[in-house]
Amino acid sequence: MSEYKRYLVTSALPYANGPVHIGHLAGVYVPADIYVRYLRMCGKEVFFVGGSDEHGVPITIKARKQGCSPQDIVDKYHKLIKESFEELGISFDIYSRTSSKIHHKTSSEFFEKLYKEGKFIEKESEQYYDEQAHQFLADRYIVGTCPKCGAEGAYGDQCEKCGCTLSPDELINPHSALSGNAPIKKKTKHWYLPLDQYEPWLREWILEGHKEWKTNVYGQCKSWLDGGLLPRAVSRDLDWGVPVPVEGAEGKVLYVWFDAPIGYISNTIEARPDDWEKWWKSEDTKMVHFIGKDNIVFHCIVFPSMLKAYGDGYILPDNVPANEFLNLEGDKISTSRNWAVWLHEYLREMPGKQDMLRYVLCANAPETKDNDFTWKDFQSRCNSELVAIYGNFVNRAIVLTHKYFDGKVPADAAPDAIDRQTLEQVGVIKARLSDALENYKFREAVKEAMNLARLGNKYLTETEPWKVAKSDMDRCASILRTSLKICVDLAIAFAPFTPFSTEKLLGMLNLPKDVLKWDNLGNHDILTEGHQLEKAELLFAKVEDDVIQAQLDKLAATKQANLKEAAANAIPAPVEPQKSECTFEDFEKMDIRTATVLEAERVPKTDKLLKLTIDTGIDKRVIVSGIAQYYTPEEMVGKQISILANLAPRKIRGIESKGMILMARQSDGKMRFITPAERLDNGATIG
RNA sequence: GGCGAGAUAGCUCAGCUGGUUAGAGCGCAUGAUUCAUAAUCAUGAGGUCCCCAGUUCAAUCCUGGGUCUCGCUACCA
Repeated sequence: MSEYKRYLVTSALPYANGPVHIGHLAGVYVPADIYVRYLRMCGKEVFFVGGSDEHGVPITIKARKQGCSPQDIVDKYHKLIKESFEELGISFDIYSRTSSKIHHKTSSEFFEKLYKEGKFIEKESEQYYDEQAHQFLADRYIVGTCPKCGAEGAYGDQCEKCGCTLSPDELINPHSALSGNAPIKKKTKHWYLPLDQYEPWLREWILEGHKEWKTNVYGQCKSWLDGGLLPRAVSRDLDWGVPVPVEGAEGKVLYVWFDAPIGYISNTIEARPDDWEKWWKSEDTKMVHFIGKDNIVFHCIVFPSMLKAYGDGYILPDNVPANEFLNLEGDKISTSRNWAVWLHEYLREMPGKQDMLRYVLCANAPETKDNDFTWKDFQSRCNSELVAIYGNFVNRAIVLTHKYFDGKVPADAAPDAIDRQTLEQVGVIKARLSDALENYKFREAVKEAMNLARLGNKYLTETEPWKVAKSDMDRCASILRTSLKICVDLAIAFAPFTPFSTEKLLGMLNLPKDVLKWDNLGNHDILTEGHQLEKAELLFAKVEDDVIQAQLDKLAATKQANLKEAAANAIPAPVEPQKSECTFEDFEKMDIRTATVLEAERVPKTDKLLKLTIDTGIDKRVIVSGIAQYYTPEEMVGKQISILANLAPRKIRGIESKGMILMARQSDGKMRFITPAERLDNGATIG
């Protein structure tokens, strides 16, 4: 790590439409903070960037729902997030926001330079448009009934009730979230970053140059690159965000995934207006992105391509140690289901326990696979590790020193081999600890720190100073001196993980903060003879059962509430409202007939499509239908069904589909085809 | 459907470029100890390394197939 002069560490910008929860912390902020605290203790020049991501469609929707402006929403959550990070001791050098003036200027200029240099391609496409609101509609702005679970208010990209991904065309009764009208399709122009042009370079840079990246990160990148990259839109039709700085682009803003990573740059500029460039444009700066696994493609493919396109000396990340996800009590953490431990609530309900959360989230961080957070495990780790091993050892050493030496650091009056051997172990642990931290193995690192406390407990048990004190005060002095040395080591070793406790411990040891240098870990000359210790107090308070029970009850209540809500939504089984009137002529246009399925097969590489060969009475033809989730090919063969015969043909997945199978769809998503009550000739007209 | 990651002790997780007895912490059992927040220390019990087939002298690890979980992504007139 010596080749780099300074470290630029970024942590994913939390989205300012809600508070931060333990999943965010375990995946991103706790590891990032441990890393930077360690680097700073090593005397490295470090800049740790954070900030809120405040643009994008979901924020505008939330604002609309609550009847306030998007700015109100982001102001609220930015403040909440920023303050709770601070209280947890996440030591950002800056925590700013993408609605800042500086960010608008920076990202706008970034876009403009790429635009002027012809790095984008312009494309027209058809998007949904609300004629009344005079606005294009993002997928999120199209609302309807989920075809799968029947929930009202599903978005055009996703149903939040059942979590399935959707497209606007799938929604039952789609309507604009703005006016409530059915949207129409309209042409619009957007700018695309041609990622395909960067593919060979990305391939070389990641697949050849960064084989050391975590397997999940490397694998995900390889998957994208092997699949072939496509140009990616970097603008959107929206009125909230950074306006596209191009003439004729009124009503268009930068796509949130284009502007958010530039936020790392903007925030650096905000904090270091004079020397920000040395952080972003020097080869001797090491940049590390801490993110969750859902962000890999943006930080490994898109953002590097943007920086590469911009040129001008911008450096690329040296590593992107993305974590997997944290579950809560066996279930996926979910904002919409309120299934989470929210940081601001934790801080309020468990005051003074910041380090416990930091410790547990680090010790059980989802570094290689999704992990589970349970309150019982939280309690167990706090009580049997932090309290019983670390806290207890410190307490033993300091209490004994007060008891036998009035709290003054005794002389090393009668040293023994075991003292030396024990202290030598500190060096071994330190080496392993440093190595783990430098390789982003924080879970292993915190375990090594705890081993230091185990070492201390074992030493005390073996040397038994409380017995020795009865016969040999000199020897007792040496034992306690050695124990106190280990206490100093513990304060240093745990500083990146549990900074609040380290501060408390330093207070007990009556030492200034500047001993917190990594070099001092294993430097056993810090405590001098006669140095007066402060009174011992408990480093960690035990986590009692009732506190844990309260949290479990809270989650149980959430689960109950969710069930109730689901039941409430399910019972009314809303029926589609009647469509607007149509004329007999309209109806006459439709050629609806009976037909029989001759052959049926799955369309390869799709989930929902069946390719059906049918006998319409008129001819034999192929219809592709999205019913594979409701019928198997075997079930379809031989069945008589109803079809719309004169629907304009359309190619689906390369197969020409001539007509449509008529399906009855219930509001809970259940679908069945329509069969005449008794078998008729094929081609019988329906009407 | 495609791709990526994962499945190892009662629980939470490490590990293995293939090589006698597969690891840690917690929990459990037994013993020691009483300076300490009933904390600590020692010892021990606990495993079909998801399933099936193959390669190999040898497979938890490699190959193929399957099951389950998570993520990315496609399609669905």
